[in-house]
Amino acid sequence: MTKRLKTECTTCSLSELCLPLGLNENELEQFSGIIVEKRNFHRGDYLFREGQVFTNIAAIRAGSFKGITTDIEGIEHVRGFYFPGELLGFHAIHSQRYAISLIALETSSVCMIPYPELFRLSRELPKLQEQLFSVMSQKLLPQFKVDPNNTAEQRIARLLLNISARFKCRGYSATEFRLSMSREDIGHYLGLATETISRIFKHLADEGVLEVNRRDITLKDMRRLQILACG
Amino acid sequence: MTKRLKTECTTCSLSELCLPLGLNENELEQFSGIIVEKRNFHRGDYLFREGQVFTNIAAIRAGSFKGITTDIEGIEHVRGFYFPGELLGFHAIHSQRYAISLIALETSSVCMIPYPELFRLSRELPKLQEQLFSVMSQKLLPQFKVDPNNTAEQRIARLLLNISARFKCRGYSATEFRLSMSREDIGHYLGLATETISRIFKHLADEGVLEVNRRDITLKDMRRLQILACG
DNA sequence: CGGTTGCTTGAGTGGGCTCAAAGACTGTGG
DNA sequence: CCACAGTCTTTGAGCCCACTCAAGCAACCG
Repeated sequence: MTKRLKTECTTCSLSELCLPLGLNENELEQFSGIIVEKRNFHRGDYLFREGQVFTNIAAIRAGSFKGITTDIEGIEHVRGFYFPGELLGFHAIHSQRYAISLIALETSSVCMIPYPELFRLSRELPKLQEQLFSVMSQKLLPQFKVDPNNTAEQRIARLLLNISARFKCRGYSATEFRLSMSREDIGHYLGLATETISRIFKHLADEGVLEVNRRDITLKDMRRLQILACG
Repeated sequence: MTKRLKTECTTCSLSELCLPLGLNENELEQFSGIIVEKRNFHRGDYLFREGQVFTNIAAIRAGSFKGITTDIEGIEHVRGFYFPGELLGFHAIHSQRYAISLIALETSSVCMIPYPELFRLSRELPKLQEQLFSVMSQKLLPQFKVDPNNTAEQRIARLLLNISARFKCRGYSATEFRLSMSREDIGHYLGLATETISRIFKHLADEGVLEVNRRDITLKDMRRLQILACG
């Protein structure tokens, strides 16, 4: 499933979204030295599992993942969707175990950063320590919050805008994209039935706000979508 | 509103829940040296405001706070309730501005820890750096998540159990406590109408799960409450 | 092809909301 | 000590959004 390669942060188009932000050339090389690239995650593969011992911070290079937890009754809860440039695993530093499982939604690749070495290096490179605090701090304000007061339409509009914005800042189209997750995943994430997702997509398409063909989405009227998102 | 005092972490009963965890006597003294105690927050006083420039991490010594954000339409959203021993403000390291407002729910006191000095000291004391990473990491798994799939009763049962557990680990009673927040705050937090909170409390009291007299709660049957929380 | 999985559509139900009003507690000033 | 206003909480009636259950449809794949 995995292949180890020398990773070159210097040539990575995502380095500005990632931990190397702010490091000079020499520091970047030291940082590059500790990371390992793993390739070839396919749909359904686990990046790590809930309960597994914490070893690495993971940085998504390509593809996408969903984060899930499984409750006492064995019901799967979708906690989030993750895209290139996003860092995963910081939540496990305290308990030394991952609290969520991460599952590839499509063919994906990831940089694995061994935490002990990251921690050691952060003591040597003040810039890296600063960036670590900054990145963790950023993660404390959830970029997307499912608000139970919002209607189904508002939740879906907000999710689409959120995903659109995240694609945009990675250099992809903000208006045309393929959703790598199923209607069921979206439903579990937003706290809605899959039927409701379908109905709202159809309704938004009827209103001319977007076009939808199974997982392919084209946003036609961002303005309206933003208005719908607010309510 | 505030009074500055020399603070003594060595004699603080909450130091095991707080940043000094793991520091030796000498390190603890250095840490104590950078913090400032502010007193006399009264109900409705702001600890800090959304948008305000980030200066301090705050540690609650006594009392309680609610965290709120205000959306574009001026509607207040309750983001959480905070109790003694809890650390607030880490989310602002990245943006250098607080993203939530914190409002005292009752007479409260707080230790203010200037971030620049905390950051500097963490470079000198590896144990402190480790504890900072650990504390921030811990905050990344929300201790309480409002799940829109849960019914009103489940949400309320879960909140009561969460508050009970937090009181317990601070040495207070797990079964008898006063809720410092209003029904409206609870409603906003859980995504329920205040009327629903009232009705569910009454229902739980009728069933013998708890006793409720306005803000005073006595949990009579924790087992049942746990069952109700799961559904 | 048939089997499997994921998506869409329809009909009926119910939990929690809204609207409305009454009741309980708190603080203030006479 | 009481009267009064203001705030918070409780209770009731009716309604609507999203759920559940059920079935049909579309895509994918051996």
